[in-house]
Amino acid sequence: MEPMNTASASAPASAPVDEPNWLTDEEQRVWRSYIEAATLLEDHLDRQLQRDAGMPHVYYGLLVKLAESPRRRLRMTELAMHAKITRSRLSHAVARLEKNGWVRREDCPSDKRGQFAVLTDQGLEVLKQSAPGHVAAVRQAVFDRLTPQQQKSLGEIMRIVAEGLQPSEAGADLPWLR
Amino acid sequence: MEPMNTASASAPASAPVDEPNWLTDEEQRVWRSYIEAATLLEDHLDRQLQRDAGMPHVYYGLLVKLAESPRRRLRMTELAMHAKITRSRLSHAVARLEKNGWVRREDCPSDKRGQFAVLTDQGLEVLKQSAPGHVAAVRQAVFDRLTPQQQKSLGEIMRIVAEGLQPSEAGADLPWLR
DNA sequence: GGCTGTTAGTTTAAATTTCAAGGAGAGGTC
DNA sequence: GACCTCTCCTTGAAATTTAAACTAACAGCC
Repeated sequence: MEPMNTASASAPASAPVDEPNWLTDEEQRVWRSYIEAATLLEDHLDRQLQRDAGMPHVYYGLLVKLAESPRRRLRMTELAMHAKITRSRLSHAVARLEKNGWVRREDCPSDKRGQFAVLTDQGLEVLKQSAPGHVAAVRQAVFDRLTPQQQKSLGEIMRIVAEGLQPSEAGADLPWLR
Repeated sequence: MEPMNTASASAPASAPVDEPNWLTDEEQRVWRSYIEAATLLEDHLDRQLQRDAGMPHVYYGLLVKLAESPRRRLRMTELAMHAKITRSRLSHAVARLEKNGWVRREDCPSDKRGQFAVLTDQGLEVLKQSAPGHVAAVRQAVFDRLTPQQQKSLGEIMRIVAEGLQPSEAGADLPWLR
């Protein structure tokens, strides 16, 4: 979100010393569209998955990451990095998934501090059953509405934004190291 | 997120009757970029605003909406619709903002069930002070990294997605009516 | 007026996320 | 070994969000 539209200082070249770089009207429209779409989309997917799979979107994403990994397992920190969430959040999430029987924890032999999160057979089963519905929801909400060119653009744009926010970036914060 | 990449059925024309329409590899890449960027971005902005303004991004957005409205006020339901959140969530949020003194509630004269959320002078002040920093964060994370053409594309794409998820859509759910 | 169904908004409890702190092992250095 | 620092992960409490009642008021109808 941006500041209110009032007192919109537009010409960047004429701005005094410390006048903030307000978004232009067009930039504001873009930004608001983004916020609205992102909010509605996350809400939509959360609800779809909560209904059909009994878990929020983020948790589903964790199961997917595990399913794709070598022995259906990943170190906690790795999983957190892949999913772009803090380790604290992951700890809680895995605790819940463990209680559901979708995930199991295993000690790391080489590093006694380490823990593996392992996708159980039951977890894989839940994933198999809920995946088609989820994919359909994503298609219906996003891909079905965009031209191939727009899909490509979206990919490029979001890749750029994501890269800019990676913890490796200078000055960026490191969510999973806190 | 999508299902695991294994057993990727690609050709849509050759699929049997009920084979789910899995995302292609390219679609998956696009989708994952989107999820990563959206996650990192929301996290980044939340943290920035929590630090500099003492509230999460959504709450900041509420203040902005109010500041732009005629008498710095909006009916609860209207505000919820603008912000794309449920009325329940808004109730909680306004309660907190009220406790901070940023927002005040007022009865609606014409409808005794109704409530206005009103931005206080103090709330406006907080907004003024935190807006420049927030805009800078948005610029640095998004606009500074995209070409004008990409910015335009992003706007179009997100507008389409948002429209598809509006409650007016057939079959869409109506968050603020629950 | 009384009845019925809907709307506006709140409230409670449960689930999830954040925040700050802490425990324990790893990896040095001396 | 003692010590220091960093890493891995967890924990508990506070904040926020969700889900499901719930109250009060409107609105139409008889």
